[in-house]
Amino acid sequence: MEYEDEDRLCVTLEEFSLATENGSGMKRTGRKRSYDDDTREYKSKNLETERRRREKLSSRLLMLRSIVPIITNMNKATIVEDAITYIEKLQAKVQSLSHELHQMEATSEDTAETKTDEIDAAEDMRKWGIQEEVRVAQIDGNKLWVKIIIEKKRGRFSKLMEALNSFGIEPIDTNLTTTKGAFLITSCIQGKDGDRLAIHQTKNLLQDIINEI
Amino acid sequence: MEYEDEDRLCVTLEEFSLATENGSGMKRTGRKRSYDDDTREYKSKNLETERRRREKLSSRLLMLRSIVPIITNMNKATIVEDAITYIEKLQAKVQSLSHELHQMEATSEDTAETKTDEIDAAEDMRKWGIQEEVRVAQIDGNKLWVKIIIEKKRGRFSKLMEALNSFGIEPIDTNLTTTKGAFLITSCIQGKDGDRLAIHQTKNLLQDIINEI
DNA sequence: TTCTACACGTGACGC
DNA sequence: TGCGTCACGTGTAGA
Repeated sequence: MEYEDEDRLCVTLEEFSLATENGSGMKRTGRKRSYDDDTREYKSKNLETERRRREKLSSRLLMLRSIVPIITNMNKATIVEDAITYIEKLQAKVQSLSHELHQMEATSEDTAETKTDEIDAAEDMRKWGIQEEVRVAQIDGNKLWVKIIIEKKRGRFSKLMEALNSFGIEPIDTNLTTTKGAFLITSCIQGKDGDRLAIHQTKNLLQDIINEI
Repeated sequence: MEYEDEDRLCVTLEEFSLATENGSGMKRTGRKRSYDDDTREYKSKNLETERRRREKLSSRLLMLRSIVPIITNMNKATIVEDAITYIEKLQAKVQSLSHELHQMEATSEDTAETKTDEIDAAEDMRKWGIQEEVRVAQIDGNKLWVKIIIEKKRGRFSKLMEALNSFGIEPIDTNLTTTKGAFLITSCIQGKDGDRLAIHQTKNLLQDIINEI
């Protein structure tokens, strides 16, 4: 006789535990298949497959619930619902942040007009024979004098100041003059806490900054 | 193992139809079926409820799939899986953007030393009798002369320049002097494309900017 | 055919 | 008690 042990096993696993828990006794279905006699208990072939599928889905839902911070209910449907709202919130936040960041970066972006301005600026500089220039000299123990001549671009001065600040360089006295398609910037700078600034390193830093803005 | 074979747990579709057909499909119910005679066929009271529940879950899963951009498969499990990865991606992106933005804003952040510097600056200003001041005057048709005296804070000048640029105000000639805990800024400004700047509005704008930086 | 994914109706369990 | 949710095994449709 074929006692379907594996059949009983796979089916019973939870039922058995449940039965053992509540002591309600084993209850099992007789198979009512087209070929079915009273003693015959057989299962469909996809029983295990279906069980795996269910388990998989449940597991994924559990994972989903685990990464969604706000949970209103433990229901499967509500898990998905919360995930949906959370995704929407995340999307909105990403868009907002991205927009904000873009706005922040675009405070001195190049527009088409700016482009033409730049062309005009470069042309002006060439016409007037103005060369870009970065000079750094020592004033006293912890102050440097800086002279910068660069092509005029919109927002470039702002970016330069920002970069200086980010590198811990504090402008004490600064002068900007715009003329003939060029920025002439002279500044007296010092370190963040009065630290001494090395001349050559500062000059290189300035040139790096200028090349990037 | 004691399993009652006579107990019928699974009364499925075909049994149902069978029962409706001939009425003899039901064999007998030993224990679970409290109310079940041979001729009656309906039993599941929660049939419609369960159907709604399933429909709800399926619908939510469909919605979830609709808002997740990358879909590898149409399976329910894969839908949830893709949603999970998408959420993780979104979370990472939010964190990255937030960090980047914070970094960008923190280029001129207040540290403890800065705080004391600010205190010293305010104290200095009070000691020397320097008042904050914003003055705007007309130079010619499209240029304004601006004089600003504000408390010295790290990065404040940079922020001011940035704000001006973001509002389409172009500094032509600018002078910054740091003394006695204060920034003295004088600047000749004009509109982005040579547009005329209204005096009062510009002054209000400047004061708003200063209050925020 | 077999394989895969799904919807179905049902009993069990918790509140 | 009833209502809501779940896992179960099965039939079935598409590839």
